[in-house]
Amino acid sequence: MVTTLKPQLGANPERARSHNKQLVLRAIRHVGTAGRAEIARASGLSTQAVSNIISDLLNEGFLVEQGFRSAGRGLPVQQYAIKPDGGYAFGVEVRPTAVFTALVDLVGTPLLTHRTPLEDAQKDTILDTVWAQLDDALSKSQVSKGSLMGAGIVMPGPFGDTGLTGADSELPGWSTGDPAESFANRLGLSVFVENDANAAAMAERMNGVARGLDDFAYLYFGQGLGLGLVQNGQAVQGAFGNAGEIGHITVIVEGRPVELESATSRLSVQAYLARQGVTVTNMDDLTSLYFSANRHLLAWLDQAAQALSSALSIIENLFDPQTVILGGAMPDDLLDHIIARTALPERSVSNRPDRTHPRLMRGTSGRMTATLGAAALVLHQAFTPTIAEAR
Amino acid sequence: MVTTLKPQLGANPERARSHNKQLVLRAIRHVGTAGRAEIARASGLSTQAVSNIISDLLNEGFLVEQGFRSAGRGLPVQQYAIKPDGGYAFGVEVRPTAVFTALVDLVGTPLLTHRTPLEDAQKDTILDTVWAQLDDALSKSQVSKGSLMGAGIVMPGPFGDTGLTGADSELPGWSTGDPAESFANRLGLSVFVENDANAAAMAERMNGVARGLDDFAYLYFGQGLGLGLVQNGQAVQGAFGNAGEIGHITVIVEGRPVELESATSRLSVQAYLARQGVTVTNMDDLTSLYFSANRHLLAWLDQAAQALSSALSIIENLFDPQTVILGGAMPDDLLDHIIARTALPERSVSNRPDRTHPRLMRGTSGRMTATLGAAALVLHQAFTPTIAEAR
DNA sequence: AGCGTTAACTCAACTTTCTTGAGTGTTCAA
DNA sequence: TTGAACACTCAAGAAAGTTGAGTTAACGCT
Repeated sequence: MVTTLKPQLGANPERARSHNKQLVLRAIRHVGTAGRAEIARASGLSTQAVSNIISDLLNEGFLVEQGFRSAGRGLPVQQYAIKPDGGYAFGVEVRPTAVFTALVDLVGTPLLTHRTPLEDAQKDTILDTVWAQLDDALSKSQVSKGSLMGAGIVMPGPFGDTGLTGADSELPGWSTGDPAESFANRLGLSVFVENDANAAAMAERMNGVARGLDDFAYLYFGQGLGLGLVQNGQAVQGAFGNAGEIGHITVIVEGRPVELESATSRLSVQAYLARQGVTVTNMDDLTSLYFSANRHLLAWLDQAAQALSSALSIIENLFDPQTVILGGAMPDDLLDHIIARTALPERSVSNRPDRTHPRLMRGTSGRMTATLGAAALVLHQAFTPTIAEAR
Repeated sequence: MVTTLKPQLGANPERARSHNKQLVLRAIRHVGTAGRAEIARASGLSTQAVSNIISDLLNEGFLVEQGFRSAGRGLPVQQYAIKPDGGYAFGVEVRPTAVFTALVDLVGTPLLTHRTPLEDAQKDTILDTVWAQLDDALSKSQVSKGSLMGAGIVMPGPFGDTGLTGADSELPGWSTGDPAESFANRLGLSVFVENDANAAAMAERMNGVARGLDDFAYLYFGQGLGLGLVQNGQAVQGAFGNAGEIGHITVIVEGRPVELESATSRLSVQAYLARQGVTVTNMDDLTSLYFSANRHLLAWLDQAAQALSSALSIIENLFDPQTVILGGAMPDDLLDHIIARTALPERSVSNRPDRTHPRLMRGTSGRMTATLGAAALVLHQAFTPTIAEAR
């Protein structure tokens, strides 16, 4: 049995500089705007080193000066902030019937988003579509390809041939070869591939309710139900990239064991309502039903909350997160309703009196959540020090 | 809401060297014995840099030369290996009724182990006992305190005031203040605190069946049942150090939901057998019962295997590990029996045809597993590069 | 209003560590 | 026998960080 040692970077001056640059960017990003001495204290570097690095970053266009701020005694502090147009990231979400794309700037603001229906879900069709959308987005937004820092791709898992293969969310033609490599070659960009839940989680950490959190979980309502896990600031991918397949575990609803995904997911609510003779085709339908207090929908929400309570117990006790976020392709109002109705398990390590965050909170919702999350993967990478990088 | 940025080290020449030293040690440890060019390739450093670092490490007594080996063309390669007496680690496991201690050398070989009964479980009693045992171990083994690299402490969780507080495994007096700090001050050593399952997992990774694995899970049979998670080579602790409390989740046994820990743990088997009028006080009793094919024990094993199958489904789907290891304070034969009887869930991301490791395997068992694991925490730290350290 | 204290920042010299390229010695294979 | 392959060392050079002295600006006490 051969195990290979994960290549880990030895430090040399050049890599140290790159590492420190990202450390500085990360420190500035965390507080929005900062002065040099402040950054030096946060990073354990000398002010001189930080000065040199900042001068580099200014030249490279990643930072802007934000004027002086006098805080107490001493010289007024020149403030620096991330320059929004210092770089861009392309986010892609691949679905069997459509491709969603988004172009976001360095601080995470989307410049444009797009949905492209797919004729078929063949690998080449998808690659061509994404390429065309990238081209289109760049020309429409007047962004040069050189300032694109990479592309994040969200694809339905699980990856490879597993016991869950055969699920309906699958795409043909991707089981062989590394999807990241295919996209990287086709697009000529660095590519990061993740599942929808992890991407949404990273987006939430970059710009949403999980800002500054290093350990949290994200329950993503997609076609099924996915779990995004952030441990120590990094998305947990598992050994083969399939971590977070929470939809297939068994939970107890009304005393009976059911598959979690069959109780809480977009397919689940559609199927449930269909059995009651109610047809919904999109999220707006759901919202209308909700505001008309449709009793079938309310019943579904109740059983979903029950299932979620079981899932919450498992997530909390296994990962001890700072919080669990609920989000994804489900209307805000429904998410809020579910959150209000979900019983917070008493027998949980998360049931502590000194909490600073709610145990369950709502994240970004809507159809583009995962797509913007895909772009966030690129930004996250740009702000993460590289020496001894986690992965 | 204030979130503090985790202090992360900026790279400077000194830290770079320390980082690279640990990288070199880690590379050598991984293959047992290695030459300089080989290490250079593995680390991305120049051979010159590796030469310099190795010369340092030789002087500091961490490495020994292992003679030349000619492998194909070129100069015969001077081989280097970790010097066992280059450093030592002290492992401590704290239980309400006893303290277990072990002194191990740099390659993980235990020099001596000891069990000290506790008069009471007061904090000071424990600190004094550990201190006395450390002193005793050092003098008996003729190891100088200077070559002690630190102490690993295993304590029963959960830490802090949580929804699981009130469980019987608890120690009084530790809820206030950082246990690691208390031990560090009392012992005058670097201290690493972990739960039993994570410690056992790290031991397995250093010297056991998980050698070279970076993503795996460890189910630890202790008083209760704990889950150790290794993600990307690091133990997952969760936001508040309480990750892995798997014992309190609900699983299905014979169609009925039960708390996992009540179906599989040392307390569980004792209670089960007691209900049948069979008394067991230690692991040898269990082994005898097993070899006399006691039908009550066999029945318990069967329901434990059922519970474990549910747990396995959850662990695999949430975490996608390379393997799941079963170990702890339970006899080998019983663990093997359980493993043989545990149904491997079909609907699992781990159910893949291209596996290199079994889905479920037995790890180190016995009463000292966690104690040696505690010592392994120190060794792990010594072989882990420090810049941008995960935690 | 004056002046010492505090703090941020720059400049220049110095230090550490890594890399590069030339050179040496050993082994294998044509 | 000779040349290619490989491991390693030596010496020079480059990159990046640190240190300490000096400058500037604001605060706050007298």
